[in-house]
Amino acid sequence: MSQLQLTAAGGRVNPDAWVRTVRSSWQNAGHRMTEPRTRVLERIAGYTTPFTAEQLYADLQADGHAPGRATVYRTLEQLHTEGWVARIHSSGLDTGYIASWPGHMHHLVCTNCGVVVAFEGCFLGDMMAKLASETNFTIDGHLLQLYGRCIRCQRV
Amino acid sequence: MSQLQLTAAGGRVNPDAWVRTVRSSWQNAGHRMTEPRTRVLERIAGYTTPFTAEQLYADLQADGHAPGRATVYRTLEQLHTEGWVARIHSSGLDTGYIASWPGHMHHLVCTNCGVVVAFEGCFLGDMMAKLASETNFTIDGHLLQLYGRCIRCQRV
DNA sequence: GTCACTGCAAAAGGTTTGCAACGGA
DNA sequence: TCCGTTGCAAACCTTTTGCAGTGAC
Repeated sequence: MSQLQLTAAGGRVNPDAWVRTVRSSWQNAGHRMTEPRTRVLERIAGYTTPFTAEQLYADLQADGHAPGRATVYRTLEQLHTEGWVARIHSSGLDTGYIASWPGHMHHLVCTNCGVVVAFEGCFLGDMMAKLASETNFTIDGHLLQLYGRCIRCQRV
Repeated sequence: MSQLQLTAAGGRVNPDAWVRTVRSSWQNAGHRMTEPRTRVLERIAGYTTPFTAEQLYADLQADGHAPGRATVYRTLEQLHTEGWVARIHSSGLDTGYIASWPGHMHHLVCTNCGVVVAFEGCFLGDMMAKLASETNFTIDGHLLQLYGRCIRCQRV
């Protein structure tokens, strides 16, 4: 059974650390770190709740000097592919994105205010073994997202 | 810890039973059972792998006498709202729908051929309790989907 | 200097909506 | 008969694409 572990800062990505890490990771991967991409990164790091591509573009426009729509979409897709943003399939909210870390990551979403807590590790090992033997599948990935209410929204 | 349990027929929905159950459920709910809806239901019951709304519409057209696009979308949405079809967020495949049963249901998807096995029950109880106490969230729902290869696709 | 990246504008999809006609219960 | 449902076509919204120009390394 693996450990359950919140990421630093109570499950929220640290904006500066995230931007810094993505930048260096991209440069190591041979991608170019351009102005428009930097603006997209910094905007994404600022969200505490899931955002859509269109909302990201609109917010960048509001900031002034927005990258083109295509750049926003292309950057977002690349970030998602490499695991730097996770897709959130919330029942109530529109499905959106949130800054994250690559690897085995899950999310707990407040269905009232949208706040997201990321955590690593889950207790699915036993279940997957049992399922695999009953279905004759080999299991090699999973999507797990939890929904509830954060402490602030429980009062409402 | 709850039981892990495949639904009847190895996790696959029985087409006839599913259509029959949806029909009566809808009529009990005061909805009208029309010809176009029947065609949509029967087509959905025939899929063994996830389908998109547009694909469903195209297949109905190929069958001849297709309901209008709007009817297909509206029916599909209603089925999803009431839990009769589940959304599948597969990593490789396009996200799609699959016939299901309302309630607490999870899906195991073959990432090669798309075959879906549904199962009830999961081992998330402990984890949710721990997470809830660490984050001060109340947790009241979750999305769990597993990905792997069915026995047939393991050989490929 | 190269070639990845950008931005525009157009195209492509997918989904929703308004509204008059239709048809289950 | 009544009112939920349908179908069409247009509107809408999001995402993708082509391509000439730009700028990071």
